[in-house]
Amino acid sequence: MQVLKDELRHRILSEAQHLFLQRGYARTSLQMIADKVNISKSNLYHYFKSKEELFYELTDSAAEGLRKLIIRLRDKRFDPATGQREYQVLLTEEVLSLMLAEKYGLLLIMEQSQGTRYEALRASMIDMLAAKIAPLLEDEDNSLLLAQIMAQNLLSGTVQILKNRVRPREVRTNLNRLVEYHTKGMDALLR
Amino acid sequence: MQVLKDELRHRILSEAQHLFLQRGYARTSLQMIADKVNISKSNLYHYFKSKEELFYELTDSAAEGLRKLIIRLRDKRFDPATGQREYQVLLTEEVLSLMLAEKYGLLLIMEQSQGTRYEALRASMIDMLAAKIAPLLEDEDNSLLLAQIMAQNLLSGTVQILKNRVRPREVRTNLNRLVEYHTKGMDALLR
Amino acid sequence: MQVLKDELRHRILSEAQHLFLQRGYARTSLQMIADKVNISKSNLYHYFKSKEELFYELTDSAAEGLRKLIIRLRDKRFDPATGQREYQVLLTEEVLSLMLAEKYGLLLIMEQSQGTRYEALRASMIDMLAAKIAPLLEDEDNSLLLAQIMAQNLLSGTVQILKNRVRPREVRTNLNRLVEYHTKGMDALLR
Amino acid sequence: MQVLKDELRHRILSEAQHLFLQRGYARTSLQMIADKVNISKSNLYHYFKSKEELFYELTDSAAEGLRKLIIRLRDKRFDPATGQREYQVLLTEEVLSLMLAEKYGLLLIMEQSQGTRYEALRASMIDMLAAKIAPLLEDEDNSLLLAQIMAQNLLSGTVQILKNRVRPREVRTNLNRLVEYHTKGMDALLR
DNA sequence: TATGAATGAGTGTTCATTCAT
DNA sequence: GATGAATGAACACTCATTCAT
Repeated sequence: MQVLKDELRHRILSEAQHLFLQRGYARTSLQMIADKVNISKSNLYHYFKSKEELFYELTDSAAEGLRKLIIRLRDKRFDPATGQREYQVLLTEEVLSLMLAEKYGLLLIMEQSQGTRYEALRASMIDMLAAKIAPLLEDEDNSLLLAQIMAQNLLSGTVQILKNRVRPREVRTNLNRLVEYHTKGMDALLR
Repeated sequence: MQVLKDELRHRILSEAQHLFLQRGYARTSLQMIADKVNISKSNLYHYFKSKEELFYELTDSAAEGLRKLIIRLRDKRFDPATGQREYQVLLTEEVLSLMLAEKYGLLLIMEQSQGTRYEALRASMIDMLAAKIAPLLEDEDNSLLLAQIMAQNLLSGTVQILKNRVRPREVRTNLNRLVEYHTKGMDALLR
Repeated sequence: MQVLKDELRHRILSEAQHLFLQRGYARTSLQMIADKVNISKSNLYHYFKSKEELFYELTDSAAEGLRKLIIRLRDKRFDPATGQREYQVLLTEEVLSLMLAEKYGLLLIMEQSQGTRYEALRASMIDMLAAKIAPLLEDEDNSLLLAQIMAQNLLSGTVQILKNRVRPREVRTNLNRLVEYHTKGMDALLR
Repeated sequence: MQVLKDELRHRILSEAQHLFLQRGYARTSLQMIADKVNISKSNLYHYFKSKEELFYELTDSAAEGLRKLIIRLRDKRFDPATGQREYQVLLTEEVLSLMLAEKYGLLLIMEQSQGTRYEALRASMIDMLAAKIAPLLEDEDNSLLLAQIMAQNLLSGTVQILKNRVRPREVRTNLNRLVEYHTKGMDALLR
């Protein structure tokens, strides 16, 4: 029974994931999920205590990984000029492993979490990254803005790569190229 | 009386704009707008014939400008190596004037138009840009993906600059730096 | 001013009449009427204290005429066999003059009064007529039903003629034929 | 449970039928129906997916029967002088069985379907009948009008009989008498 | 475990009516 | 006399959630 229950639980999670990814949290109704799984709407409540909980089940561990990554990133020096190698390893390897492990959770958080507790996470991720990048730019009024843009670009580029269904090898390659792209771009703005 | 009506009309537009920008079209209810303006929900219908019309009032002219810009961009050559100057002028000057004139309309279209007739406009803008960029990259499997990422970055960077309230001068400077950033980044990926 | 006021009043009545005739009472909104007359919706309330009053203004005198006719009909003997001549004169001449005088009022009452105090008038007219006709039929269970049908047919035939825009002469002719039709039909059911 | 659901479903249909018959489709609200059945308005949507669907559940099969009857009537000759026997059988027997099977559905379609897809069915039924009758009348200006009246009378007489709760035997008798009434009446107008 | 039944709060929208000027 | 502004009640419909079995 436990097996059956678990299996159904996973099917619910799986179908919910698809729908949330396609339509977003708010525009996906429990009825749609129930229909996909071919169970009754009310039965969903035996597995998840609310629509939000169901969403968090799909995203909590990714969110946790994200928070840890954020903390690690905060502590590391981040200097594309001197520590570029380390930075690149950090960004490719650490991010890569999170991405591979939490692909869909990350996508949900980053793109489809409007209406949930994670809707601000993307923004705060960007803010953190921007805070890292800003000091590297010339100290002027708009360095924060440009840092913000770079952070966002980095993030949304990563998400874009994530969306593209490819083998880990290719993900790594693309991620490397993305980082290269951005570091070179950044270099152009730095004297 | 006309003055009063106009003033209220503007207040409605203004509050609706805020809410749409914060929460998106779908998740903003007429009740919320009415409450902010402190009028009855039904009174909104004296000023706008539907929720959609209210949104379009805030976005139509920006959408029109966007469409014209897309057409002009399609016709121009886009080669960062040789025609970089022309491209940069086009991207900074033309985009700039649209951005300055239609700031919030563009933001709404680009970020909060889900559920309206403009919800696909951002994606088609990105596709068009990507189609311009892709041929410049080496012909390999992932060039389309990378082009897509660059296009998106370019666009969201622009939007980001837009969000930042600054004087036209600074917008121009930032836009230029953004373009420089991306062209240099792109160069790094090209042999 | 009084003249102007009267003229506008008549224009309102006229446009309301058209709309009520076309669409019925319930499906005609005050906005539609105001638009046709080219005045504001609220101005209607200076001429008529409610939508219902406006309708009654268009129908009261027809309703009054109808009531009087009903009373006169009640008192007259109604025997197609012997008093056919008298009956026919009554039905053609009296009904005719009411019809000619109150054409649109009668049409409104008979066909478009749902939602007003006259919505039952058509039914009670039919009942009265049926009460006249029933005794002439054989005394059996269904004579009331047949009388009801005849009454209704007589009435709706009359309304149909009324709808047809023709000169009084033709109305009289058609009315006569209708009566002939029904008396002959009735004869067939009587010994 | 299924029993309960079915029972409630029937109660909803029954109360809706009563209200639709009394007030018509447009003037009957879901709230009225819910109140009569003593359930919440939203619960109605567990049984019928819209107000229209609820109405069609009460009328679809009658409408289907009506359409088939119309087709059969179109093909038959309709000549009261010579083919009266056949015509009478058709009108009494075929109409009779439809009437007995679809009493309330027919009433709804014929009298209370404004605002639904069946609102034109009565008029087209009358037109069809009138087109049958008109050629039999003398060729003059008003023959179409008279034919229209006869068709309408025939139809509303039938509906009237339908409204009267009686045994099939009596319905047949009444229908026969109605037909006799109209054919004799018509004869009087034909030279 | 599973479900059908049920609901309350909320959605955008319409409309007759009232009010202030 | 005329109008624009405003509103409350009602409309059909949706949805997350609860309850009884």
